[in-house]
Amino acid sequence: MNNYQIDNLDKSILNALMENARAPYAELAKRFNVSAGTIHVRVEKMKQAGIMQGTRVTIDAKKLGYDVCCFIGVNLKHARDYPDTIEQLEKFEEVVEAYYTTGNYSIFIKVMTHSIEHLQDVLINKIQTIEAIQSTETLISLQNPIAREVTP
Amino acid sequence: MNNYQIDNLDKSILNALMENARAPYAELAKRFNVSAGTIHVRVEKMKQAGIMQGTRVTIDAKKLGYDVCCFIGVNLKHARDYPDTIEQLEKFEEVVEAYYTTGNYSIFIKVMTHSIEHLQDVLINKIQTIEAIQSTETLISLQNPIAREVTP
DNA sequence: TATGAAAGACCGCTCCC
DNA sequence: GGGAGCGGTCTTTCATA
Repeated sequence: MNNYQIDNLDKSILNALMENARAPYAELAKRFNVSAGTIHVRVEKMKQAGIMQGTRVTIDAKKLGYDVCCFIGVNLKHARDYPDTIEQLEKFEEVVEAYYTTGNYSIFIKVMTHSIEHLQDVLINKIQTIEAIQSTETLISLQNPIAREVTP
Repeated sequence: MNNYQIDNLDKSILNALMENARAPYAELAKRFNVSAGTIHVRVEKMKQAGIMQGTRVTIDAKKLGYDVCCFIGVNLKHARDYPDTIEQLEKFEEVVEAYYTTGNYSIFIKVMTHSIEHLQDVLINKIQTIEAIQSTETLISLQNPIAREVTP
């Protein structure tokens, strides 16, 4: 289950499905010169191994009115408050990612909001109400020129 | 094409497909008490409007040997070097995301590597060889407790 | 053990109501 | 927006190397 060593065919399939999860197996089969059955077997194996976790549609956040993307570095009063703080942050739907980091900040989060006013609201009325947080530092993202995944 | 106002049904469909892009339309239809044809029409509309951009399989980077995730704040010597720098960063497959930001850093990137040694290699032999970069600051991510998308 | 070919079930797409 | 038929895709099974 855990350590399935993937070969070149698996990598090719992964790459293709990372671009389009609904690509027909028959098409991949033709492209990689194997049969559709083989594609199916490989996909199932990678699912079993946990390499492929699932399929998601990617949405354009801007089209849904989320115009502002920013990162916020969070400093905690005490490191032990970390689990509680994550639990609280998770309740705010604007917080889409959180990382526990070494370096300048204790927690590093990615926040999506509809506007700068909305961001202010989230900062003041949501994030900074969390007791354990000592200070925050905001980095507003103006552009996102690179957005991809790791290459298998 | 641009400003398609989504309703509650659209939101429900989006939410479902964000969790599983291969969910059968018939199943969604049953769940939301509409017909499969309606699901199809809505999905097509949202595709046309650019709200749904595509489908991706989500992969477990750790299972592919990418154990180290980190963020690197990059400072440029001159702001005008931004486009060139992005172009160069894009060539390094370890750089999976890049943001042009206001605040402490000019560019903020997310980097995935196989190990700390690999990260060092990327930093020294790839990123810091870019002329326009004045300094970098690394935040290593130890955990990623929140990872989701915006709620429609 | 892994692959290839074919049959069956399922799903998505389209037309008409 | 709902329902039915067609075409395509996925899945399974069996034979093979």
